[in-house]
Amino acid sequence: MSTRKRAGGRKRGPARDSRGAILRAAAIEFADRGYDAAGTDRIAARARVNKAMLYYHFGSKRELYLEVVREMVRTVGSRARAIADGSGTAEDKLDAWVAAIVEEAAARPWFASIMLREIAAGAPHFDVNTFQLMNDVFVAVRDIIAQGQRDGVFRQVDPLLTHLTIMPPILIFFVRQRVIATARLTKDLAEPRQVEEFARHMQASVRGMLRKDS
Amino acid sequence: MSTRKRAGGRKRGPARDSRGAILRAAAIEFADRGYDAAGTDRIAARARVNKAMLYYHFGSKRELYLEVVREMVRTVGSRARAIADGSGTAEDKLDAWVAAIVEEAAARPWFASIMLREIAAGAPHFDVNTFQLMNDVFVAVRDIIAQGQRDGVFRQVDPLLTHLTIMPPILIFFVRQRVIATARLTKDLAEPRQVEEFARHMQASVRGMLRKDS
DNA sequence: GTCTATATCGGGATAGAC
DNA sequence: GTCTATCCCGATATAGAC
Repeated sequence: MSTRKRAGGRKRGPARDSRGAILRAAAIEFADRGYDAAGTDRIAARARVNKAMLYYHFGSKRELYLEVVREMVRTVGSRARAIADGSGTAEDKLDAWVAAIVEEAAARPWFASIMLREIAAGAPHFDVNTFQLMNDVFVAVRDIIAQGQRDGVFRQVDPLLTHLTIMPPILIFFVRQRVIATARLTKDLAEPRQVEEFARHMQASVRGMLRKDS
Repeated sequence: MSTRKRAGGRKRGPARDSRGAILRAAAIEFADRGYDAAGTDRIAARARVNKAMLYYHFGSKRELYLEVVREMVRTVGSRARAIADGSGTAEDKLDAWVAAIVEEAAARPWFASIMLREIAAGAPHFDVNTFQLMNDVFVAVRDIIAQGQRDGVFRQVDPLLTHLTIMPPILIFFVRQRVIATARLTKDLAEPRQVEEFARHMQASVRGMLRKDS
């Protein structure tokens, strides 16, 4: 009886969510130090759990890492899909997409850091499943761009290059607050107002990128 | 007599450029594995030099790393400055700037990887000197944008956010070939023709971003 | 499921000969 | 300037008791 907890239905659900605590602690540690430098010791300590628990639940550092990453990418992919399948003009959908990704990144301080570190490294820790989830995100964005081109409001841009022009600045923006801390600068770009301003900047930039000249 | 070699004038110039060999090997290793995972052992081996030589010349892993980074940032900063100070319209200067940074990144396979990894990590290994060099790059770009705004051809964008919208896609583009290798996809985006196509894409995107509506 | 203790290994840095 | 040999710490992972 004492082992029932979550309807989600992992094997049988841990007694009092040590698994979730480990996942949350891991997200922070991986974001702070990167995969290699992240310590299972520190993750366990932060989760107020013993290190052996980590291996009991996840089997390896890498599996734990992938669990953290998949949750992020799945969430972002769902939102992208929903926006692409919704109603409205392609321009409005891209606005919504930019707002959504900014929102998700702002809600998870580890998001941008982990994704950017992984991509910069050549994604050596991802598995096929994770690549598939990332591709789902791209496909949704591609669908929106295709709609805009069908409707004659977007230029004939390459969808992949365009995707690769929208995402990186957003990730970098959120990672920059840490750079600012390191460089001991004063301005903190991640203040809520600054985040909003950035979102508007990106929306306007994307519109400008895709709008036809004539 | 035998110790004279380079007019550049390091302390007294190494006998037969072990220093340069270490720098080149280090750039590759740091790009491949990241700062933490990079091995002084492997750097020394690749440079066909003993590991102790590395410490003799640079004193520490970090100093070696900074030497590699500074060379890159200095070069890019010089080009940005030259373009900003040159003649021509602001739009042409931004085209030239995009072309220049793409060119430098293409010429140094380690460039994008090292910069992106460092920024994603919050630039924990940089020193004030390096931050200054990075700021020089931004200031040059800001000058170009200011010119365009004075001339009434650019929107009233935030120069910093704009800089942070131009650079990241370029860095990500060059890092992506490694992701592609990991994911075992077929297309290699870094083929020379693809690089040219990307440069044109970025130039068009930046023009669109900054052009006034009316 | 949760803990302590430990096996094991890689890698940064240095000593010291030549 | 260049080498060999080594110190030493931190980190993944596991054994095994409760």
